[in-house]
Amino acid sequence: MYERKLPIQEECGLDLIREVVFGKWKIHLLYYISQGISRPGQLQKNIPEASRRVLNIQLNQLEDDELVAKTVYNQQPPKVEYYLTDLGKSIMPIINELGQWGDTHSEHLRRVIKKRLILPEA
Amino acid sequence: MYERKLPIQEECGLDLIREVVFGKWKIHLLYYISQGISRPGQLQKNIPEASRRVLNIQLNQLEDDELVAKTVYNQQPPKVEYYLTDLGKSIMPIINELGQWGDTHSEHLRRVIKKRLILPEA
DNA sequence: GGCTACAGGGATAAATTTATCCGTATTGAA
DNA sequence: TTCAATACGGATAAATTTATCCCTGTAGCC
Repeated sequence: MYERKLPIQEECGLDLIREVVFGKWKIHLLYYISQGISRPGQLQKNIPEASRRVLNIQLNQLEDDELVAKTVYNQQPPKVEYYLTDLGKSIMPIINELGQWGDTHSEHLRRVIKKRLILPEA
Repeated sequence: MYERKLPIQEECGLDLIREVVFGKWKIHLLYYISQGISRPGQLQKNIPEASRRVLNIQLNQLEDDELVAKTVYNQQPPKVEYYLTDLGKSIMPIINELGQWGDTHSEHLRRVIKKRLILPEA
């Protein structure tokens, strides 16, 4: 994979959680899996902005970190189903709150995010 | 600053919140500010692993996104105090839960994180 | 003058994460 | 036989984020 050069911070709870859920699509993946969208293809359809490749990478990381696990059916064509581990389930209430907070404040958030795109006038 | 080339996702609440709090030190900054650690120098002492520069950058971003605001005292040597806006305050319960979740599962999390450092045996 | 405390930001390199492109494998259906 | 469906991962480029280094400015103290 990738050989780290900088130390990983793991002092406090905030460091630790950042390590496992701060990826571009990780909270989305956890959310959809918690909603019963379990197969890779379905997850991809639900997150069309993400490439197949990145989703696979982030699913693997979630699996390495034991937030999700999968069942690989031994058949052709392949069939795989992801599900949340107990640890993964335990974090869902918080991720749901994050999503709700974002929805609740979506107007404000879209406004401040748009400002980033405005180039300073010449 | 930096001129973006890729579009910013802002479909759902999870996209939006990611944009404003997924920085290496943002949740830490929000946490300490919520605890009354308001001056830049104090924040730096509380997050010694982070460089002065990055903290400034991330504080500016939090300010741009209106999660924090600051009072600049017109005096020498300079004095600045950050505080949470209403929007910033509204997110603290969730950030506190994230920290608690990380603390609660710290043993597990440290274990899985350490696995990342193990180089495959020759 | 030189040093400290305080806060801030430019410039650039390095690290890390994502994006893109392409190739593998198997079964069944057209 | 060629194509679709299903899932996986290598290799490399590009984008983005962080790390590093260094400089500015002021008031007071020695």
